[in-house]
Amino acid sequence: MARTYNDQTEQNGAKTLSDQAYLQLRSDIIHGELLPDEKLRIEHLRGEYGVGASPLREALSRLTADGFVTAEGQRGFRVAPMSEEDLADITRMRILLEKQALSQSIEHGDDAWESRIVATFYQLEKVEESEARDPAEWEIRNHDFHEALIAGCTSKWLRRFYGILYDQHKRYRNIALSTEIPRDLHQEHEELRNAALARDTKRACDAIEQHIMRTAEITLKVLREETRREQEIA
Amino acid sequence: MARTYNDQTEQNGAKTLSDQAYLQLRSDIIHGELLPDEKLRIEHLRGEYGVGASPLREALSRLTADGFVTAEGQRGFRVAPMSEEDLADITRMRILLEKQALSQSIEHGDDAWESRIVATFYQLEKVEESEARDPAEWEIRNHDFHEALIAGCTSKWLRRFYGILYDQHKRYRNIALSTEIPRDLHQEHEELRNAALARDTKRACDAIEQHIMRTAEITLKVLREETRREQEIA
DNA sequence: TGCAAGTTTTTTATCGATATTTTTTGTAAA
DNA sequence: TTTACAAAAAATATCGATAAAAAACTTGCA
Repeated sequence: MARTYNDQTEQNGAKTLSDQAYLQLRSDIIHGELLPDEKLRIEHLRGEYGVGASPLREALSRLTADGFVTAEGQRGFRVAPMSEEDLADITRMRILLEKQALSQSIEHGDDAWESRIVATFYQLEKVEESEARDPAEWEIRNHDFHEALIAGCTSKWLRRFYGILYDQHKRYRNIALSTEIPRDLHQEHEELRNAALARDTKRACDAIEQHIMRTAEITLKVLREETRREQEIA
Repeated sequence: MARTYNDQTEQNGAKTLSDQAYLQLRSDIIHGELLPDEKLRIEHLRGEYGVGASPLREALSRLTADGFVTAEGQRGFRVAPMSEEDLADITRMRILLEKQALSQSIEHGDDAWESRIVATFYQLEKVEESEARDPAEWEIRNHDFHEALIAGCTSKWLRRFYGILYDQHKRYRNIALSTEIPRDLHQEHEELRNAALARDTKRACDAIEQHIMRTAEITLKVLREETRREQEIA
């Protein structure tokens, strides 16, 4: 009986309360529910997330190692800050790692790898072309497509670091999501797909670099506007 | 009074018991005191490290995010396994990141950066030439030299990832430390120093790649021997 | 008013206790 | 013997309580 209750309440692959708290906090930070520099008071979070102090502290410890949260001595936890420099840093690193992952992927990818790229691209295409663009839907499809591209990469560490950077970047992208995406994303994705399927490493790397750079530029622009607006208020 | 006691017992910058446990566990894993795949029982560790369950669990959570510990759903923690594939993976990634960090460093490094390279190289040289090579001393000097080389790199994320990989690699290097280092490390380090000071990015990157590759090759050889020996026993 | 020392309140970090889950051990049937 | 099952033991994950630290708030004095 208790098992049934647990099965219903646990989300994703969260087997412990600590995992649940970790995933929820992570998601809330990425999606801007928890704002940069915001103080994360254990007592407050307890009520918010419905778990005790121990699992919360464990979750926050992990998020600290991931760079989503900062922890200072006896002064508790905060949501990690955001800055233009950090975005530039993440962008540069993401380009480096995603190019590497893509190269390895093109080298080792088999038929299943190709199929997955075709399939995820098609799904992404559908969302991009639809009138009512659901940002959440697009986010998932976009992630699936990028994952498919680097699925042939066998490096555990490259995947780990890339995953962290993707989500870090996603946090920046999310705060800039309000503005409509003006550029022709579809064309960029198509070029990426074709280059990968043609096993043209150089072309694919150039495409991914351009793609990440443009996304980052737009995000940076929105971030600057928001920063300016905040300063005007203060 | 209590403060004085704390000041004496706390090591490094560890402001909390959790930090202490984190640093000690990390060090013990890197230095092989805790063996790969070894079960980390909270109750046992409590006695060993003299802290309660909560700080230990927090420390283990962080180490999990760092990749030094694995955690499985209601089944506790283990020291992360070691394998030839993992070593190869770490090596490849380290080359990628250290080359990048070195490039940025050569580009942005100032006079202080140059001075630090010269100084740390000199200290490393001293240890390498001395008759009684203290591995612990060498380890520190080697780390200082490599840190100095990439000190000009401004990327927070690059430093973070590089730091993790350096320590992961160090774990592999430590288990292979018993064997005497036969190659001419000094020459490799000198080439590295000269190339960096000459601001020759290409040459420095080649040097660092060779350097890391050779270290990894020797480590791999010892790791293979140990694996074989273990299998013979079993 | 401005500042500084002392006091209260809040918050954090940690411990001990408990319920739940996993592993081990023991026992009987195939 | 081996296998299957049940009971016991061990270990984990979690909670509530407490001690220690930091922040906020007085209050006294120049």
